[in-house]
Amino acid sequence: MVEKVTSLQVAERAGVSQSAVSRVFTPGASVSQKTVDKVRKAAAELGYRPNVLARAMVSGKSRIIGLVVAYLDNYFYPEALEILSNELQEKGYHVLVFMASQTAGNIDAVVEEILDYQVDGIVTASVAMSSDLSRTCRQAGVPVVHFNRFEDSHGVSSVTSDNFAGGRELAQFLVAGGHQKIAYIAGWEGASTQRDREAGFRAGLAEQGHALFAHGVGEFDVDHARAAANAMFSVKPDDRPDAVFVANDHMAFAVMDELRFGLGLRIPEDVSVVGFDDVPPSAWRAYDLTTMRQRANLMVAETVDALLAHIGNPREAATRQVAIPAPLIIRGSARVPDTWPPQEG
Amino acid sequence: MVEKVTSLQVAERAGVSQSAVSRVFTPGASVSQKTVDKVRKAAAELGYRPNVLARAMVSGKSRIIGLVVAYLDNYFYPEALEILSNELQEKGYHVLVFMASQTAGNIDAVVEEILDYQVDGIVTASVAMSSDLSRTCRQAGVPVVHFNRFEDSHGVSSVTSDNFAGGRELAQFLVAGGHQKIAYIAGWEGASTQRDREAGFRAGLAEQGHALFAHGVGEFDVDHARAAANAMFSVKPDDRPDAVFVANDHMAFAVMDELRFGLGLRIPEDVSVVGFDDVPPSAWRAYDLTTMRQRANLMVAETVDALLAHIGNPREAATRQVAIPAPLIIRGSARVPDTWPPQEG
DNA sequence: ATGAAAGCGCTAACAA
DNA sequence: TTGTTAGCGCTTTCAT
Repeated sequence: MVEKVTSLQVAERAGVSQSAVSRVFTPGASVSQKTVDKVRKAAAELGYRPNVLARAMVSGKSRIIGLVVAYLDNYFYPEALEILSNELQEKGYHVLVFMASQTAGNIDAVVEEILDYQVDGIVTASVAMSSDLSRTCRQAGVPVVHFNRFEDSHGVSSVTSDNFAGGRELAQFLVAGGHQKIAYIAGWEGASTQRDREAGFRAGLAEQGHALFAHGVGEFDVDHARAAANAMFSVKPDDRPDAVFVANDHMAFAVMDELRFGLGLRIPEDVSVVGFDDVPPSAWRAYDLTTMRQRANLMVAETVDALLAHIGNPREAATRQVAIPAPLIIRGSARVPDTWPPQEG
Repeated sequence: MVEKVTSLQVAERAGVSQSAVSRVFTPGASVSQKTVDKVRKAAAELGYRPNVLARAMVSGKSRIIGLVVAYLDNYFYPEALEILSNELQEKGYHVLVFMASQTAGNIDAVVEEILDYQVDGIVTASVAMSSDLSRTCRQAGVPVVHFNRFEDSHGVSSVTSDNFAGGRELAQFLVAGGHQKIAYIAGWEGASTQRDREAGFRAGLAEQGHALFAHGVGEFDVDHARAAANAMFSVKPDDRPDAVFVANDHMAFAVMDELRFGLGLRIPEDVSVVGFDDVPPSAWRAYDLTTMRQRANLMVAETVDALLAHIGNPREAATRQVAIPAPLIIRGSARVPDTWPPQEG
């Protein structure tokens, strides 16, 4: 196994000082073209590449972003991860992944581990951390941005869709579609996405003079969602909802399967189903799910932007709470109103 | 922003030497209980945690594993990533993610970047690297294991399912099911998974006195797969296959949708469909896909095992090529033989 | 523009 | 068991 090539060896071979080598590999440094040539040549011959860790030690910037993630089974997250990683790679950063097994205390432990790696920033996807921890991060000068979770508190930024507006629009859409018995299957109450979507949905119904006809809880979990759907629809026809908003697409698929194959209902003839996220399977024709699109690319762009703004000026940049509009994607799983969007007047 | 707490500060507060502090945080080191107590107390009061990067510099072990990934849209990979990350976390390692945009030359560039981070090992998921590069890795003493890709060459390990045996069993299953016109929709030829599955499938058919009735190419891409299915089945009924093996589930969903909704065929009455991977949506009732299960947990376990074996003894451990048996998961998308598995004699 | 020198925070001999 | 002493490979003053 070949010894590691250091800048010193390159320096010797190029007949310059070690710091000259460093300068050649430091973007804005002051070096003559002649030195650059000599060093680049020697480096190429030796197969030299700067040691990122050593650089990180002395410069204090690791160019590593820690990502805390809990559920990769909701296909919104792999999509976001791919975009995030690509986007950061373009800016010279890389993503160090930390899986947070749902446990609450666990998350804090995970974040501490992240800090040990001297990351330049942290992105948490769908997980909350204690306010203690976020203070620790702030004190360490490590910016944190919550992705897909709104957290009002402690100097952390957050990027979400406008979940309230999304829930509201879905309510309008279902009411405009002539539905009379509109139900909701909730996610996990600990998540701001769940709370905002439900609040928006209820508000939208109220505005139209409607109220929730039935309510179930799916906890963002497929099995819970299926059970909730079964309980909600295993009743005599008159008591059965004619439309249901499921808090995310991931659960909506399970609900649709249960309605069709478990209970023999037709979608949308017997019941309309709408979801939230617009993950790839929502467009698969077997589901063809009407849903609110979370624009992962925009959300990630805002996340990266917020992160880099803080990394640039540790103290300067204010934390921000971004809510990105989610467009309604109309497909075939819900009855479509005669006129949509609603006409003025 | 609070200054970073170093081991030296802890040492001063605890009234011991800096190396004593280091020892307290080094698992197998020789320290008295008294010292441990003093140091732990001081560390807690100061909020000290060892700097992983500094440790990496001097010890030469970063406890970072580089992961190169290309397609997160095939849901086999998020699943594998989650398991991999969890498993490594348990052993004190973490995953640094590198997205490889399909480009060939790109992969090599990505791997060089990885090396810059002084990773202790590299896992490539569904991507191949040049033999030059793998030599570089070997010389750098960084073990590489290909996940879900078999690469005979240059001292890298690989972990896959037994794709040949899997393809073969699928052929037996379809023939036993009484199918007469059996087709195949291929993945990307550059992938060993594609080649082995097809070879096994053809071998299995041949053993039963059958030959491939039709062949299309999906390139592991949803749009290609859909087009291939359309071309293959848009013919007069007699020329239409009565069964098709699609090289992975990801494509199989698109094929099923095209057959059902594009061409009005019934599955499995008009045509049986089988896939490979057993990703979560395969179990969704709308697809209910008969498929070979890639046991992600076992594959990951072998991957981690191979990796750590090499990290333990840089030169000692031989590279290994592991092929894990894939069980057939029988669901409803293909006609089931009267007797299965085939009886002796 | 360049080199010398001083560390970044830590581990690992080596003595004691 | 403990402290002392060297570095790990690099960036960054500070002179020149």
